[in-house]
Amino acid sequence: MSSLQPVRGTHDLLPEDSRRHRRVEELAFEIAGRYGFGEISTPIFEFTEVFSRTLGETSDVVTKEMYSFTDRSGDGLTLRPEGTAGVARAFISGGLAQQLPLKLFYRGPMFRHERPQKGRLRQFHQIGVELLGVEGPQADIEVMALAAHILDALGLGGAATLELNSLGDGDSREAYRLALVAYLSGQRDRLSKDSLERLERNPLRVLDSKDEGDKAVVAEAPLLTDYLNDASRTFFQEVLDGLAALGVAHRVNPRLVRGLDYYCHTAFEFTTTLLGAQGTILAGGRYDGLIAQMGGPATPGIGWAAGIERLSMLLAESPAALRPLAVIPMNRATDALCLCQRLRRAGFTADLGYSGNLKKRLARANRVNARAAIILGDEEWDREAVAVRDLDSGIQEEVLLASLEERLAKFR
RNA sequence: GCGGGUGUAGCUCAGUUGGUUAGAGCGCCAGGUUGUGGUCCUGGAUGUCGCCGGUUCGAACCCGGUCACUCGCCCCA
Repeated sequence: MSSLQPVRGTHDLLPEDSRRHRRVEELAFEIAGRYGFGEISTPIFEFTEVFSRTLGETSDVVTKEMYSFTDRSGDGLTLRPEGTAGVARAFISGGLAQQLPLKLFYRGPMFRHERPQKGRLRQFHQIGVELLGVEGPQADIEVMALAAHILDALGLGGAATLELNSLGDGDSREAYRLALVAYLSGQRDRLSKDSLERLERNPLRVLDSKDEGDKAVVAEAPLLTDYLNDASRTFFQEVLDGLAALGVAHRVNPRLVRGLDYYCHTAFEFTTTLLGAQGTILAGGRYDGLIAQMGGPATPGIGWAAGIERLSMLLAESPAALRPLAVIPMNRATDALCLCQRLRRAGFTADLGYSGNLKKRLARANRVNARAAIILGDEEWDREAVAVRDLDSGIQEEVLLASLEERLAKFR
């Protein structure tokens, strides 16, 4: 084993892995396009404030998990840990408030300095969407329908469950927070050590605890749903009705929460039981307060993100590579090179082995799953022809160079 | 940051209570005559047994440390 290690939590994507990733990205992008989403690419690093300013109270915890550094100019920069903040920054700095509503799709690497786990790396990749400038529940419905559509198209519809909840508007949320803190404070002796800390720092997170004792406490806790005011309740009901009308399967989970202040109304996750503790494969929510909090014009927004690694682990099989035509010279190396290029320019996938006799080259053709072999034998060449061997059937025939592309069409 | 498990060939793994030359399957390479693959047969190469130190006459095996991977906790923007 070599001593040359990749950085902890980073992975190389070899061609087969890349095909899986691209399958996820491209399918998602294509379907998002049908919903009117256009692609945005923001830089993979930003000034650290772009991320830290959005994080509020929990920031010192989160800061420890960011890849932050000072560059040669002395600027504090951070590799993006997620996609929304960069999009929001682009929205503000690019003056995109003129173009609302905006529907944006993004994909690319994200970075978090965490302990790696299954489907959880330090450099990982996400796809995501943001829909900015729509206050009504239609946005929530559309964004979740899109997510369900993509998972379905990837063949993961059966493996994923949509759970959602409403955090309500600011008033509802605050009312609930007070009620929850009051309740939990009376249960201190039953809470785990972790949850006692959560109670101080981020009480809603107690609802997410995996501790059995905490779960028992949480089971009797007041429900967020009961603290929604009329406007929030109506909003949530419209979201649920819309999902039902579209036939998007879902389940209300009254304990599903988001930690940060700018979240409101809809919070949702698609989860699976197939990935151990890392069961969330796509998550999102409404963040009407975010852009204002970052210093932009108050703009409602909703979006989601999904980890490509987790999605691609769930794909039943990797997409196959293209099947090339294997061009095999007996002697005429230069002619083979030219012929290979001619085929590529004509739109074929063509592979030219680099060395070896006919036997070796055919073996290589097999290895790359070639559809057919084009063999340049001297005798055929003198007749301005080549031998074309169908590698699936084994049938071989002589084809005149003049009609080569036409005769190879069936192998395309 | 914390805890459990695991590091032996390119890959998946075996390796008896410590005992001398470290194994299998797959893959790879070569051959089974000249210009025909997948199947089959034969042969071959490959390891600092993760790394460092300790115990021992002797360590892949025991002990300590370290690094990495992995599963989980914390966190999940």
